[in-house]
Amino acid sequence: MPTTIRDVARAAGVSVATVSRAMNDAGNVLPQTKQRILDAARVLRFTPSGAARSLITRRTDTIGALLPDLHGEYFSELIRGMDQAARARGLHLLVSSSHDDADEAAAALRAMNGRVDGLIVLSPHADAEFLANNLPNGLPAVLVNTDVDLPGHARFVIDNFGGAQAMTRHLVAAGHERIAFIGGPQANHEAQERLRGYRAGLRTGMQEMIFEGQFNEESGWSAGRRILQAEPRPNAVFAANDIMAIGCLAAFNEAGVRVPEDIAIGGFDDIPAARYVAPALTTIRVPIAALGAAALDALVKAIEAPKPAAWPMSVMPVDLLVRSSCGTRPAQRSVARFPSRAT
Amino acid sequence: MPTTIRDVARAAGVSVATVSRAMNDAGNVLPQTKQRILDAARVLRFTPSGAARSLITRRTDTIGALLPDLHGEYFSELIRGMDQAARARGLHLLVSSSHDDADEAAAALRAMNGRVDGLIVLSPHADAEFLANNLPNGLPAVLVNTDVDLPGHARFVIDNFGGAQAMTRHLVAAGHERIAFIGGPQANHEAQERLRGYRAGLRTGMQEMIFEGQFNEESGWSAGRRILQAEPRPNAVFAANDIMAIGCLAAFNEAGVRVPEDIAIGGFDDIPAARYVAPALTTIRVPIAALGAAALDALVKAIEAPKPAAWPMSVMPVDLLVRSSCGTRPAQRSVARFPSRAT
DNA sequence: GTCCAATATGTAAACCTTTTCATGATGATC
DNA sequence: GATCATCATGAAAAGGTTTACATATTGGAC
Repeated sequence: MPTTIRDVARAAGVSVATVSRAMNDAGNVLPQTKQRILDAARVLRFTPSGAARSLITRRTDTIGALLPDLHGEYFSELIRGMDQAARARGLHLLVSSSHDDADEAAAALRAMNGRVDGLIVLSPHADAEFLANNLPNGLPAVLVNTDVDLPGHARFVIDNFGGAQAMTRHLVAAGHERIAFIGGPQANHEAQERLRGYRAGLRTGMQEMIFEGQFNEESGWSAGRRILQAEPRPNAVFAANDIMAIGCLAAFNEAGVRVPEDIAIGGFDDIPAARYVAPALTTIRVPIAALGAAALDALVKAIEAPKPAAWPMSVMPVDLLVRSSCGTRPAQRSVARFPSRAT
Repeated sequence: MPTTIRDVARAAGVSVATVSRAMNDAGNVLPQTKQRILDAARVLRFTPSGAARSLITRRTDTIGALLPDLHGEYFSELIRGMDQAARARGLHLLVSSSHDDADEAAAALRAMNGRVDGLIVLSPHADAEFLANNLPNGLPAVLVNTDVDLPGHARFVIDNFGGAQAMTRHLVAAGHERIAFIGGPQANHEAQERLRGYRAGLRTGMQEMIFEGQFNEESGWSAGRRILQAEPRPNAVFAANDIMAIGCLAAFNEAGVRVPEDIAIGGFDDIPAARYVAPALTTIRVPIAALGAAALDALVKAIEAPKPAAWPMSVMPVDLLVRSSCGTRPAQRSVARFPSRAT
């Protein structure tokens, strides 16, 4: 029994059309009439039903985001970026996260239809076939961090390959001979790209040493233990993301192995915690928030201009961020300096 | 021009009513008819419009969350908790964040009407009058971390007072004579409660030493600088949240002041980074995700059973988490041990 | 005084779905 | 073979808003 536009119309002694015009500053409404309507609306605590409104206007002013089950910091940064861009345009954000399962992701995707003006899809399960089948018909969408190339949809990816290659080369240049790699989940596209970058960054003749990981702290820790037992022991570790690097660092600390003196470590992502660990983590900075914002901006463009000529793929560049954990800078046993500069 | 139920009906040679029944497994539909309909729906990539559907069913299966401009980690934890609880019930989450401004928050609140089944409001600007004026009529809502007591709405708060008191007492018990407090924004209710707890935790006769802060890293850092210049210098600092404690720690590190040997530090919130700084931060663990989940659960109850007898206020208990930064444990210059136990 | 333009307001259709009620068909029961 | 219950399907209303179109009013211009 929420208040409807009818109630307001009755209270103000006008038709619903006039109420609608008064509330939306549209058309011609006599000032005194308008005032009467606005007063009535306030007294009755009337707020128009979003459902009814978007049914007729075909606009929801809402952007949907389909997210996988993300590790905390990455997730929050991405949302922050999208939220910021959305807010600048007066849009809302409908998030649907934690979809590790394809069926569930499909259901979420379908549930979005008619509730959002466009979709940002960031799901490792979203292969081309899945999207072709489940993307609601005619709903603009932008794909993030995926290798599927779906005609009609813009795409944003991180330069995972380039970043991983840069990190590996940096470790090589620092003189490390045996560089281990802690990988991510097999099926994950980003993990694959980072692995490819690692391989490309090794000098010819160098042996690749790959340890399995799951992009979480615990798997980084256990990979760290296995690395310490490896024979010959690696003298540098490149973890495919920061949180695994941090887990690995913990394993080394517990074992009394010094970083970077005994073994160097590099990560990927530049999550906030990377600055805080001791030694501070050398990593690849990924503009996650910027990625979210850029995806949202592109989506808004797609919504406004249904069919531009090209549907480009944008590669977001990444930066190598050298801190103390890789041994090419004086070790610095403290949290990062403040104000925090780019290092 | 998205596909509608009419298109499917035409393609399958039935009425829209039958299509609706077939799609929702409701009523009686001949198996072969149903199959024909489902096939047609798949071919046409039909997904029902959420707007139209919720207009008639009066359900959106969506929970709205009005959030202030939160510091990253707190924000992400809260969303995570709400999302988890929402997902368990097949609900979506419409987040509207970054509302530092009352007008903006009001607009967001109104925009939610008809798009959500209920509202979780977590806004420092939401005083009683504001809510009474802007909460859409008849929309269930749950208030989080606020002191306003709005009849008809359940409320969840963190035990800010108790936690701050416990931390202060811990520092007192550790033998620190001069305990400084870095506060949060004046208008923030949580900041006020933590200040109150600090005062209550001091031993009678102890002088309170209050430094201003803004709940962000930079203000913690500058408060740290001011603390070092204070005469006499405090021998312990209690920052009203972790991120300020971390900023303060950085200031001390830069100045060559050792923690905890020269000065002890305690924080509040237990954000992930608290484990990673060196020395690891003694803090108050706040069940943020649990808070979000509990609020959502209560909201769902309120939606299902419109008018129960009581609208309780639930106080979420907090825990003192002693790590190395306060000097009552052997300093441990490493990241936290793994697997991460409660310490 | 008539006619017209401009302005304010009302009527009703449209958006897309679910759901109630009605209708028609089928098969069982006596 | 008539009567009924059961079942599948269709027609139409309802939900709350916006908007195209129609109507009523006003004030000028002639």
